[in-house]
Amino acid sequence: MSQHSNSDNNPKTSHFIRNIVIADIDSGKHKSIKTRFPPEPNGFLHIGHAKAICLNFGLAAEFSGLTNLRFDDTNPCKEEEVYARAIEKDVRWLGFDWAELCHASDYFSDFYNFAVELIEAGKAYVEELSADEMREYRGTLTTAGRPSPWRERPLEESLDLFKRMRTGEFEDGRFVLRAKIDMASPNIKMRDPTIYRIRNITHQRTGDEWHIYPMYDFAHCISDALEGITHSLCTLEFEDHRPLYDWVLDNISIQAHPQQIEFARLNLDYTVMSKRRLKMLVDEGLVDGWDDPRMPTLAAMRRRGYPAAAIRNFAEVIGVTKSESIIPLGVLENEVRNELNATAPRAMAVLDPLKVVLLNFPEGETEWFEAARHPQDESMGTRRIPITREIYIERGDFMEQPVRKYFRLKPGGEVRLRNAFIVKFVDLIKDDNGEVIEVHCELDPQTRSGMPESSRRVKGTIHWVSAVHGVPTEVRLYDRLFNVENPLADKDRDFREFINPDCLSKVTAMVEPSFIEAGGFCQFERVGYFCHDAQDSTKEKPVLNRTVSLRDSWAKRGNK
RNA sequence: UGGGACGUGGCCAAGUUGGUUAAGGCACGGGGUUUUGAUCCCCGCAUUCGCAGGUUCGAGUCCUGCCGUCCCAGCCA
Repeated sequence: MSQHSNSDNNPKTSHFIRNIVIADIDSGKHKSIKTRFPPEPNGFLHIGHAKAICLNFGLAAEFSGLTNLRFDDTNPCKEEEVYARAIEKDVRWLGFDWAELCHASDYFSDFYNFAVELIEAGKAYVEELSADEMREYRGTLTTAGRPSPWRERPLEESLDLFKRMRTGEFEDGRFVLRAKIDMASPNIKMRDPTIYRIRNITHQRTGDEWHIYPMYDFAHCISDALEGITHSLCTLEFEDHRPLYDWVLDNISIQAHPQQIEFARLNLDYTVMSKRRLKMLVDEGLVDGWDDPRMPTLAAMRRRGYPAAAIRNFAEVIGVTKSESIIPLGVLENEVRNELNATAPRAMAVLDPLKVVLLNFPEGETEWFEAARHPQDESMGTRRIPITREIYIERGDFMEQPVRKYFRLKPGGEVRLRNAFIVKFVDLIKDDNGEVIEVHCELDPQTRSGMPESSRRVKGTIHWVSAVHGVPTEVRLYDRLFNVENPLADKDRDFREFINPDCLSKVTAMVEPSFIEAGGFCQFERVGYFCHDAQDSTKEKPVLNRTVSLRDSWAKRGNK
């Protein structure tokens, strides 16, 4: 009955890749499909990768196909095993399981053999030009390139050189292996692209076995073919690479030929979405690591309390197209609220405490109330909440000079204390600065929860915490990482200049004891969704993260 | 000035082989329920599909031209 997740119930709207898959199955081109998610292990996965993960794994699952997780580890200069482990964890957390865990490095000998094939067929040659010279020979966007003087090198010579490159005879950069395609092609990617380079460096998995490493365009298509991938999904910037993807597979002795299909990558406003830039934030200490809850990484979102189901739903709701767009962060937050509203048990906490004394409540006594954990889901049960003569309410829930339509506590007014009873304002105490430091109220005993008068209508209901039972707790409040929609829009300014100085603030909140004991996550009623910080929270010193605030149509009206 | 793509309401985005009343979500506005100003529930929200022509009984869907945006000159992926 209590399905604590509306996850993945969303009707799937069609998109062009799904349509291609359907057509391929209908036509008999494929009886089943196979996709792959191919990250380079050089950083943490972010929400943009989540779109690709959900697409690849989701689509395959939808058609009873398979998906491989493949580490694209062809550049040992940038890659590390710690990233690979983090990536595996993130994919699993998102709720997906791969058919095989692969590495491009598993295919190093295959790549090598196919490269030899190309050389023997006169379709690849060892280049001796320097990188600068190659650039010069390549031509420009509008002018054709010129053939390298080494382009017609006898193939025996290329073969010999290539073999010696492999064994480490030459220093980095001395030679490179190039595919012989068309130096005049209007597509620059086809102007004899480099397919192998020398790297005398230890590879994280193959050690010192190799001194040459294949380039993406050579390795990726072959990896796909070797694994029997049917649909190779990638982002738009690879559209120009597709002819090369197809060229390689057409010119080596391999039968399989996966179809590369490109879609638009995800962009979110008020953040950056490139591993390179996120790594800068981490390396420069601008955030506290890849899993800092302000980051758009999956590790950060997990830590912050975003449910995986919310991210999956988000990926579904934004669609898959070829048009580039920027999705408002609010769309993601909406999915998070959606999920959490259904799954989060309720509790109370006061983030900015103001003391209230209940004058007619006996001193030194504690009264306990039974409260539902979820207003719409009785199966979540109840909890016990203590109240005492002194309690805390939110400073914002009292106004000495209330604005129009202010339903909360005010002089002469009445308000309901959620799950308890109705109280009436009596008077207040100010400090020397005129700041209200204490409010005195009188409770109406007939309005206790469960009593006949309890359903008496009052305009406002506010949350509260017993001053003696409340647990002082560090709560971390997060705001958008950048204070401009697109931190990269201004070409003259560095994106780090736009970091929001208020993206993190810490307060000491008074928290209902039952939640501190329970751990996990919850909704603090009228405030937002919170979770214990997996990194820093301890029994002795709990630390909470605000996952996302509740919608607040009152604040939005600007009345406060 | 080369090549590759994209352009449907404020933001995403569906739109079968051209037939029409232009899905849905988010946002927004209005109303109802409510011991969370939350949730939930109604209702409203493009005579129009970047622009201009053309073909057609009929075009967002076909043709032509134009405009705008993005990507490509790593021995990165």
